[in-house]
Amino acid sequence: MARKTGSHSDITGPRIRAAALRLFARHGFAAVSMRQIAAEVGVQAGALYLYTPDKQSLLAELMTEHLEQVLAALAAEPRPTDPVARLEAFARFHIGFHLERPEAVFVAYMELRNLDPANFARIETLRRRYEAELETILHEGLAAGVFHIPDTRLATLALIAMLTGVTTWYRDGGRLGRAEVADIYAEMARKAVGA
Amino acid sequence: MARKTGSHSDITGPRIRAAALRLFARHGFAAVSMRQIAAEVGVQAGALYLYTPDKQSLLAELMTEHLEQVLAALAAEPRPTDPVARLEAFARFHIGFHLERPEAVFVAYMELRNLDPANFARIETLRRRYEAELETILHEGLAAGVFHIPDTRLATLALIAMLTGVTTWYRDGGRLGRAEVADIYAEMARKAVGA
DNA sequence: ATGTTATCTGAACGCCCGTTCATTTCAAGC
DNA sequence: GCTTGAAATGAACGGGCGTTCAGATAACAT
Repeated sequence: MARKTGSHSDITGPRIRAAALRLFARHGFAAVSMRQIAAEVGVQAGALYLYTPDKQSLLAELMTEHLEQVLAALAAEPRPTDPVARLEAFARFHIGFHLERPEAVFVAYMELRNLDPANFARIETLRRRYEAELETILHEGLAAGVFHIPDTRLATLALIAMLTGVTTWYRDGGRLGRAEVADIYAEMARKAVGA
Repeated sequence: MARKTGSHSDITGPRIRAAALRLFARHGFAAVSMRQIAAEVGVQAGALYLYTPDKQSLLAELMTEHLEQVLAALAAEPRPTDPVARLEAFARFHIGFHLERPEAVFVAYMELRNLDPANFARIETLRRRYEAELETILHEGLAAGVFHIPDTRLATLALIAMLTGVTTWYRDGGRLGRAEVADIYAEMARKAVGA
């Protein structure tokens, strides 16, 4: 059978991406087969190729989608003028956004090695653009004399690693809620750069 | 042919582990086949099973070996009594040790999901033991009134994530040497906890 | 020189892989 | 009611997978 009821392409496409994201996050890209993804969607493996040219493009698309969403969401955030407030806002935003999408974060950070050079370069560009947002904040705070760090690039990478780390252990219903965790991390981030 | 010259089991075993570690780090556990590992060592796939009961045990052994080495190396480090000095020493040790073994770090942090529950629990215990070393330092610094953090557990996880992040970008021959990087990170770690 | 044993080969096992494609099904447009 | 074309099937392709094991080989003990 095919085409049971209604137009399916609008529905099946997102369902495939959702299933792939979940499975890639849980088992890793290489460990997940196209047949498993198809089964999760309730479709045969061949049907996936109506929505993606191949398995690796599916991964690249998930990563691109995630990073573009991060960038768009960050751009939509209010931008305090004070560097200290900006840094704290960034920390809160980063944690909040990443805790909403732990699977996408996991995949985007762990499966880079499964991308071919062209896709890798595209993804890496997006990631650098995001990092640049934080680095700009650090630069401005340094110029304003409120931050005290010997190297903005290093501080950028250190802070992002610290903030992203939350996704590896945070579980809803745990000892601390999201807001509390974000508060604590924002404070540590601020102190780490000497403000 | 078999047994070309000398006793080989002392040599082949380590060579298998080394090849497996390199390949797992580069391509991921699931993406590497036993035949690829064997080819790297210059042996047929069947020969691997003289040294490991199966593929997953090989992974578990690599992880266990790494974590036990970290713990042993940390235990052999001098232990300043001042909490601030202890924290800085820990940060320097962590970065120094991890930069020496980027492949093992990568595998130990990324391939946890490929372990069966029993192996996962063993590895997790070792990791917790390492984290506890840092948490103890934070606790003592808090008791001594030199650190100012609302939650030692969170600070532990935040600091370890920050410090471990170095392995994802550091390259020898780059703008900064290992010692300089370790210095900067140690300072950020110290400031992050308010000392 | 012979026997023993650790070490490794090479073939085989059943199974799953990513991908392609002719064919079938069915909602929608006329 | 008929045609059209999007959507999905299901079988097939060549190939690689983890693992097993009988047999071959070479270093060592006697």
